[in-house]
Amino acid sequence: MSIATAKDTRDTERGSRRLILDHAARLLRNGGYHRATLREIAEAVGIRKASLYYHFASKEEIVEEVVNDGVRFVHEAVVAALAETEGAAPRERLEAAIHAHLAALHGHGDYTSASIKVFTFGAGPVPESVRAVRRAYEDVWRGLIAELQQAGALPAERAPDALRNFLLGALNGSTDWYRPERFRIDALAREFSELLSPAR
Amino acid sequence: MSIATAKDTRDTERGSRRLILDHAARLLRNGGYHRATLREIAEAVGIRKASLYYHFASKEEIVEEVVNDGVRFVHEAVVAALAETEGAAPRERLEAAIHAHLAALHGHGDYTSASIKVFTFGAGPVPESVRAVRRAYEDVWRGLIAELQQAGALPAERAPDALRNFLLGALNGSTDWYRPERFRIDALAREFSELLSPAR
DNA sequence: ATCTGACTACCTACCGGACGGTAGGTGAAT
DNA sequence: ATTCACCTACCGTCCGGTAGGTAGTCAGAT
Repeated sequence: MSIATAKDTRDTERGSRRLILDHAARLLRNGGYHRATLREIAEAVGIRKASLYYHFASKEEIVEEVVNDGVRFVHEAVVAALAETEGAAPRERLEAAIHAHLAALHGHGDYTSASIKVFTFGAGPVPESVRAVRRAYEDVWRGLIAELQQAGALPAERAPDALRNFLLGALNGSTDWYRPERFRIDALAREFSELLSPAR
Repeated sequence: MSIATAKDTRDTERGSRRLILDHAARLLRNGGYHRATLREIAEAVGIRKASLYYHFASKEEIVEEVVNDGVRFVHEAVVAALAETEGAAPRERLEAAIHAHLAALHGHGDYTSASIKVFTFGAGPVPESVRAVRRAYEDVWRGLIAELQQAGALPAERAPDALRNFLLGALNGSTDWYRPERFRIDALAREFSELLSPAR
């Protein structure tokens, strides 16, 4: 551990960054871009508002990082689920992907749900990085849907774009009604996947 | 013209209210509760901000009316579509209801899409009237889904609550991706209804 | 062993502007 | 004379962001 001291410094730095992002994610999830204020975030972290500017250049930079983190987390979870079920029955892969998406959405702090709530930024357009990260994740589903249609697990005569928008909209909409005490994620994943791709 | 003048006055009054609500709906749709400001609304209407308080008691009152109008409009559209297809094949009724929902969502000014965007109010809880209007509309779908499951047009083994949340989430999510030049509502309604209830 | 200077991770104090809302006035119509 | 449908002017509060200071850490020079 020769680099220990350097690492400690950077860990501390990252610790503060992470703490700020954690609270920002929670506030963004609960109120969206315009309701989440730097004052609230700073107060939750336990520092003064101006100190946020030591770690970030602007509010938008904080939001951007939260949103991208959230999407990337779901992305990686779904990719991992698909890798684990490689070669399995198509319906199983669909269920695994839906399960991974829902689990990431409702299990990863508030990042992922914040990233859904905050699809509109304050001033000007959505940053390019956010659009890119989103698109990359959508591509995973584009690929999966094509695969499932080819395998006959999803009806080939359905328009893939409509299918993807429909499914992702339904899954992301769960942030509005999902309550852990009322639903179980594995049960929901099974419900949804069998609805789209019934066992015959 | 004794009645006519009185009518004119009331028409004018309603005209102003309606104009305010129209612009409020547009701004709420585009930015949600916290981004839509009374100054912007007033400026769009062409009056001073303080004059809004002649017609409404508070910002929340304006938002409440927009949101309820929006939900009620979809509600009535779907109920009408179901009345028109009474006795028809279950799959046809499902498609008619989905079509009515989508058409109302993307065709009725900005009220309905605003009501989806604004599910969180500024301070305190969502007004009771809003919750009631929402619940009433959900009940329409509760009834339709029960009917379709009984008729075998939707799989009876799917949990009705999950089914309803899934479908309404998918339909409402269309506000994020629907563009009139890229999709046709009747095509989407057919896609979605056949996806859930395929012709065999 | 001690001083120095850079760097880190905050702080206090303040800025101009926008927010929702209020007070009180005004001209036209009834 | 009263009511309607607006107006101007203003309130206190909060917004994101900036300026500039400071205690603590630590490497390297003296």
